[in-house]
Amino acid sequence: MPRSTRQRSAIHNAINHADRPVSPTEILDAAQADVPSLGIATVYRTLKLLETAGEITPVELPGEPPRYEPAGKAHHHHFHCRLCDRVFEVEGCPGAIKDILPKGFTLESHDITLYGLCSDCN
Amino acid sequence: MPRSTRQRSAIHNAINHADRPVSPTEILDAAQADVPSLGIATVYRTLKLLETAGEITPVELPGEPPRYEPAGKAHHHHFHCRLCDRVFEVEGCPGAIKDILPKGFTLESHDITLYGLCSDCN
DNA sequence: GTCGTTGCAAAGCGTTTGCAGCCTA
DNA sequence: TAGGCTGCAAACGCTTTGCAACGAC
Repeated sequence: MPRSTRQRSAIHNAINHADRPVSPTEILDAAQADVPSLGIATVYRTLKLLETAGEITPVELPGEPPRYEPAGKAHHHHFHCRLCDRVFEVEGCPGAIKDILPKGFTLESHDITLYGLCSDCN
Repeated sequence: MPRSTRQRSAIHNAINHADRPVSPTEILDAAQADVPSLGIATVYRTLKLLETAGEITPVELPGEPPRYEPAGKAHHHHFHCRLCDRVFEVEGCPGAIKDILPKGFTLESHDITLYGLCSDCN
């Protein structure tokens, strides 16, 4: 069973208090407000731990380094704003994904990324 | 104006003769059949050149290094096999993407990635 | 006191770049 | 012949790992 340390709660907090998926560097910056000596290696190790424990989910966007968000959200996708570069959650899903699946292939999951302008940038 | 060299045609061929998006390493392996002395640096330099010239398109999948395919194809998406790690083209598109767009947002494009088992691995 | 955890630095890994020699035009 | 092109090796940025000191329990 993992131990409770200042580093880990700081990292956990940084992810849960963000209103959008955050990168390891952003997590480091935010968590260093609580634990100034925190190193990036600890952030990566803790992220792997939290992911294995099912507490966070990696958000992988095409051509982007991974971001992280709290786990347990309903099925959703992401919108990447071309201007401000922020990533937003998008509820729902066009349910016709399997219609385009080639014959002989088995579909297990899917990712959809939307691109354009968010409401702020519009 | 770029010069015509054995290296460049070997790289160009490797991409055009593949029936799926290929990674820089796969391109290197294939092109070395024509030019054994070919180095990975030349592959990367040529890829950038071909992309700028509009002859190839990068295929960016979540959490994956970029792959490349010939440009000019019709709108399509990609299937990533969980076992063999290869990427396949998927024709068509579930046309209801904009139904899930949040209010105030403008949709410019989208990426869909399917995951599962390809016909070979199935 | 144990042993999991941390920070630092070094090592990986894929990609880029500097440089001297090569080759197309 | 000139200047773009290539291969090698070193440099890079991000992520992972080895190791000795630290600290939760």
